[in-house]
Amino acid sequence: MRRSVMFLKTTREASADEVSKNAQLLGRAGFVNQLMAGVYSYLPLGLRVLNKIERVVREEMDAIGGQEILMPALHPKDIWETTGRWDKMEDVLFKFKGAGDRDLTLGPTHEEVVTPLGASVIASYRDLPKAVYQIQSKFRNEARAKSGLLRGREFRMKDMYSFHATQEDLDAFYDKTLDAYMRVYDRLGLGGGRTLVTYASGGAFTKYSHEFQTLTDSGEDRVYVLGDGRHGINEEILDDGGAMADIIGRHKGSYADGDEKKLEQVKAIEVGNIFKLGSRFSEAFGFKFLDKDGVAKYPVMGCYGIGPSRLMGTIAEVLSDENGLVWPEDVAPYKVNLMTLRADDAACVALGDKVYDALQAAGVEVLYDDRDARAGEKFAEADLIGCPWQAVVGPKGAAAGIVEWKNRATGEGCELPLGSWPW
RNA sequence: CGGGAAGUAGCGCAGCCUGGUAGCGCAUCUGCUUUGGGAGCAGAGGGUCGGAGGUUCGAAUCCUCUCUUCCCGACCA
Repeated sequence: MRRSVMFLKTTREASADEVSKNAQLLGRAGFVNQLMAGVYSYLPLGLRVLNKIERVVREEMDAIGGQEILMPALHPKDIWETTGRWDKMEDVLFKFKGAGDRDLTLGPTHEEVVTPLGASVIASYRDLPKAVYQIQSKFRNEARAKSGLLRGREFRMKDMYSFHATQEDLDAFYDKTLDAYMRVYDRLGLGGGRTLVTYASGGAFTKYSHEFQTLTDSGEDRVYVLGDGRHGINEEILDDGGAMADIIGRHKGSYADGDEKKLEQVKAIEVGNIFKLGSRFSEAFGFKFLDKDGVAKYPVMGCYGIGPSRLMGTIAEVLSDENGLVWPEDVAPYKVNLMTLRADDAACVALGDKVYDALQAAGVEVLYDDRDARAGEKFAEADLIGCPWQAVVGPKGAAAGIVEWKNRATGEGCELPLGSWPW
């Protein structure tokens, strides 16, 4: 993509009342544009990143047997009354009237849709297990949207739902999903101890659920790190003595009274949450299957959520530096940000065009800053946008066919002739 | 939803206290000079001062109401 024709405007200054780093950087760099509190447009650069995050999530869900579907965002009232959540989730439901004065809402989550959907396909133990997922915009009427992409009213979410004949089968799939989630964070640059598997309250059917918490001072959650540095405990269950003994014992081998008070408290962003739902929803909808023994039973379910838009904000928050964004290769909008330094220098332009063509021919995604702009402006913008590699064609090396390369994350550079790449 | 702060050009701000026809920087457009880390000079365009009501001869400025945004808290199956 040539920068000169791109739908993009970067700015030197962030909007005054954007305090959170992800909102400032993503806004300044032209990845997103705010429409109202907690609601954003994704511009070309931002959409590329969002799509790549979703691709990573999709690949990892497919790899464990998840099957992609797409459910409606628009829901009738009755399914929500069936589960009792029309009133219970009052705070977050956007409610309004449709044609014929019918009560409607926008989906903040999809158990109410997926459970009857599962029932339409599953009638026998032979139909189990099944796992379906979707990636979609979700709507929650948060009392206070805040922190840029971290807490919106409209946001992207991958939600997977699994159906099982037995608790053991659910447990096994749940563990598999947990591992898949960790692979997602690794690929997004949030692995290697940056993201903890955290024990949180489990709800009605299990002792715990698991949250995935990325460590950063800008996070709004507080978690306590267990000794292994890979697991944590959510603040909300810290006062549960039984849970403490169980969890700490599980990771340390033993538990002594008061051990939880020695844990280090850190701030983190919740970047995923997985739950065992048991038969709460299958019972609500009267969804049964016939088991081997001919007995009708309720399938047990699990649900697994991860928010691509929040992940995008988290990456911006955690991996950026003072000059701008720093994208991991798997999700960068482009692999290379190529730039010419002099639009009036024929050798520069010619070599820039050649490098651009060669990169594209090699299948490399490249953003080519071909504008008639000053060098400093191009350098600053490239750092702000944060593609993994910068390729500079300037008057110094152009005549000799030399391209200067710089790694955005490490700052390391090298000079290579046309046709050679630094990776 | 409670508390706090702020709304003036696309963005960042001054002006408000002490009422008298709205200004600066960035961005945009034109010209010239520049050209390796967000250039300089000269000129140009762009604003119902968030909205409504009120006080006044006269309101960006004073008063009332309202909307919005951001921050803290509460909330976050």
